[in-house]
Amino acid sequence: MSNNTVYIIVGPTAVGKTSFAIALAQQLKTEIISADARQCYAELNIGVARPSLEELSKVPHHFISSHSVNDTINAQVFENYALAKVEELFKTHPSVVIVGGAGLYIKAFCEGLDMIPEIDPAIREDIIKQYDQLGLRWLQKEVSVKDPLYWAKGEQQNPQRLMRALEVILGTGASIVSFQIKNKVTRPFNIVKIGLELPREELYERINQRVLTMVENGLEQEVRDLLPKFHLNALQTVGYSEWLPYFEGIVSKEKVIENIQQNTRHYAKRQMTWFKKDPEITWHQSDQVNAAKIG
RNA sequence: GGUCCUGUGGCCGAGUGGCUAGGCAGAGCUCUGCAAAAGCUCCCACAGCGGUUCGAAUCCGCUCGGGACCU
Repeated sequence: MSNNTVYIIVGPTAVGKTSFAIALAQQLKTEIISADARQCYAELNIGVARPSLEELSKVPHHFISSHSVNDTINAQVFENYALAKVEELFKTHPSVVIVGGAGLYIKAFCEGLDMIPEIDPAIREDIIKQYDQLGLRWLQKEVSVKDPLYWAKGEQQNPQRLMRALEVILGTGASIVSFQIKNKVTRPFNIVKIGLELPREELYERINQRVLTMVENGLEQEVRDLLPKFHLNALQTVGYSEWLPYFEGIVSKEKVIENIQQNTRHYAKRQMTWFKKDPEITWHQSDQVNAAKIG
């Protein structure tokens, strides 16, 4: 075990992670790796609340605007990226800051993922196509017949999990369950997890306000420009998908704004549920933390 | 003052005598490759009082609150 340390800052969206991370990185004279599943896409700007250019100029950031919406990004990709980057930074810095709200990405980084062979993308595409046409019933039937092991344990109503199970059994011939050993790896560096929180009402207020600001800053135009990319997973994002019915004349712009605020609140709530159960996190009130005391 | 309509949970909204409507909001939760994703659970209301009835959100009466029209 080295003396190197990764400080991981987590918390719900809009809680104030960015500014705290920058203060901490400056304090530690190091760089920041973002653990955000959307800010890594260069094409997504206003809607993903990326740090401002001014903020980015204060501390070098990684996994920010580093990929294209055409790229396949997932927890595995992040794990590899972040591990490599951390090792690289450790050569010249004793500590690194990771900040983000993607719980699964952070978990993958800290504990690793079980080795599951890569699945031919054609298999996934085919499954998605069939699911779109034939629906959940079909998917449930496929999984129950082809992977009874997963079917017995898995979430039978969750199409995403079912599709994942199906692609693994079709791609490898073995049940996804047989790969899930849930072995936690131990990283060769220290990990310190810091959680930022705010009273629920205050957080929701900040979210509502931030969405309004995004719209003022031209979110609508950004989304219009990305319309040709809407079939990509990267665009399946709060702040983007809500505009479609407005462009089709079905709902008002006010309704779009409300929906974005609503979905962002839901998202924040899910993040809190996720992070709350991690006993390694030390929690701080976002408006009271002091980077100097942490570092 | 009179006539008629109306009153369902935080909001919308179905239900005209017996069975949990439903949706939204809110809360709780799940989580190993789409995670800003996907899914699960909870929230048992019928304005009030009295009556009819084996049984009323549902029928009747009164009171209260909305609304429309008439004078």
